[in-house]
Amino acid sequence: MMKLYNTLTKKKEDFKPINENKVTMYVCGPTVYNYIHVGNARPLVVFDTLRRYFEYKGYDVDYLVNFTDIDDKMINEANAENTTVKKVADRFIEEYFEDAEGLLLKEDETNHPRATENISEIIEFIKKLENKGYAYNVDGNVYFNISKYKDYGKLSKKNLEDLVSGARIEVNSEKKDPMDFTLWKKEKPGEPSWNSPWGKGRPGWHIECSVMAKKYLGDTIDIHAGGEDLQFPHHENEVAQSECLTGKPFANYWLHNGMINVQDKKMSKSKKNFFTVRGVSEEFDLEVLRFFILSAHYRKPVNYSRDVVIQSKNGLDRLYNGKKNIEDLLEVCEDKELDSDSNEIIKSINTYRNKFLESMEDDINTADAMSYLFEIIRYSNSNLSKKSPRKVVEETYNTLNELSGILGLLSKKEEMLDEEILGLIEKRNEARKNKDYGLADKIRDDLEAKGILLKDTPDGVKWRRS
RNA sequence: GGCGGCAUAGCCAAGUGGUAAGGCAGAGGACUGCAAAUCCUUUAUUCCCCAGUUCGAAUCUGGGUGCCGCCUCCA
Repeated sequence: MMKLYNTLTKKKEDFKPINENKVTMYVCGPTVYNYIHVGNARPLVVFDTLRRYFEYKGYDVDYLVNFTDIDDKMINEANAENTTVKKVADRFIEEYFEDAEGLLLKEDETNHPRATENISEIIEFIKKLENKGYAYNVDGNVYFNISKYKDYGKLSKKNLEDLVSGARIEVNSEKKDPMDFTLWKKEKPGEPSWNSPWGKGRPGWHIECSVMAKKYLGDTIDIHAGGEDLQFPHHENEVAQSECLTGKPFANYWLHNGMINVQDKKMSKSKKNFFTVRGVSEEFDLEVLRFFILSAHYRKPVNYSRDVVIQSKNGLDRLYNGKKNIEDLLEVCEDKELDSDSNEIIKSINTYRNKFLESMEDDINTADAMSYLFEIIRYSNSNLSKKSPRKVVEETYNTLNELSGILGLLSKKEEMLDEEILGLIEKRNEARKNKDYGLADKIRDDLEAKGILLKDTPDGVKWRRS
C-alpha cells in the first residue's frame, strides 16, 4: 500500500483515491509574469513524478497545473513592459512550455487552465459564498469572513489568536476581521477588470484554485499539492472557500514540497537569489536539473548551487553510460539457453526492481529509489557480458527503462552520426591499423572539438557526445 | 513573539530501535599505441553536543547549540 505524508494530518497515510482507478491531482502552478526559476521547478518535477508513478501503477490520472495570469505581479510586469497583462501571460506561458519540455514534464496530458478563462465560474462561486453568508461586499470589494468557518487554520495548524497577534498592522479597516481575505478586488484605474454583481473588478488570488479544482476535478479532489510556502495563507484559504461552499472535504491529501535554497536561504524572486530554469539550460541539459531535484526527498529543503548541478550531471552521465553499455551488449549477445548464472542475474535484477518500488511506495522516496538505478548499472557492468544470453540482457535493459521511466529519466535517445563523421571514424581506424598515430590522434581531436568523444575498446570504437 | 522543520564523510544524500544505501570528488587497479573515456575496487567504529530509556539508538525521551521555513507576495 502506498504511503503519502499528508500535511493535513501530519502523518504518512495509506493512499486511497476516491474512485478506485482514478486519481485527481491539483498542483499550484506559476504566476506567469516571468521565467520560472529552479524553486518553481521543484513541485513541477516532483509531482510530475508522482503522477508518472500513479500511471505506472495503472491509475488514470487527472492532472492539473494552473496558470495564475491575473494579479498584482502580472499588472506590474505589464506596466513595466508597457504592454497588456494578456500579452505578458501569453508570452511566459509559452516560455513555460519550453522549460517544461526540458524538464521532461508530461505536458501533453496536463490540464493548464488559466484564471482569466474562468472568470464567470469565479463570480458564480463568490456569489454562492455570499448567499450562504460566508462573504460580504464592502463597496465593490468582496471578502471572505473567516469567523464563519470554525475549522480555519486546520491545514496550517494555526489558530486565529496567534495569527491575529502576529499579523502586521492592518491598514484596511473595511474588513470585519483582520484575517479576512479578498475574494473580489474592486477595479483600479488602468487595471484589467471584469463585470460582476459587485461592480467592475478582478478576482483575488486564492479563489481561482478553489474554482478550477471544483470545475475540472470535482468537489473533493484526491491530492492537492504545492510548495510548503503556500500552505498559509493560500491553501488554508482554498480549504475555507471550498468547504464552506460545498460542505464537503476539499482535498483528501495535501502534499507540500520543501524549498530550494541558495546558501541556506529560500530561493525567491523577491530575495533576488534565484536562478531561472532557462538560465540553467544554457549550461546544462535540463534533465540534469530533474535528476538534481529527484536526488533529494521532496519534503526536505535542499541547497542549489552550480556545484551540486555538476555533481548531478556526472551522476546522470554514469546512468546513461551504463544504459549505453547494456545497449551495446544487446547488439552482440546471442540467443542462448538460460543457465544458473542467468537465473541468478534475473533474480537480482528483480530484487532491485522491488526495492525501487518499495521506496516509491514510501512517500515517493525518489532519492532512495534512484540508488537502485545505480545498483542495477553497477550490477550489470559486473555481471553481464557479450556471452550473456540475450534474454538476460533484455531483462536488465527493460527493467532499467521501466524504472527510470517512472522518474522520467534516461529517455533521451542516442542520435545517429552522420555519414561524414562515420567516414572520419573509419579513416581513423585505418590510420591506427597502419600505426599512423599522428593522423589517428588528429582525427580524434577534430571530432572531440565537434563534441564527439571516441573510446577504443576491445570490441571496437565507441563514441558518445561530450 | 506564535507555529513548524532540519542537523549523517571533502561535497550531495537515503536511512524512525538491530549494528551506516547511493552519487560526486579523491585513491588504487583493469583496458589502451598513448590518451581520454569507460569499467572494477576502495573511502564514516560513526550520524551537532550532553544526559536518559533499552540487551541494543543516527533512529525514542529530556536539555543544549546551530540553521531554516511560515505568520506579508512567494513553488
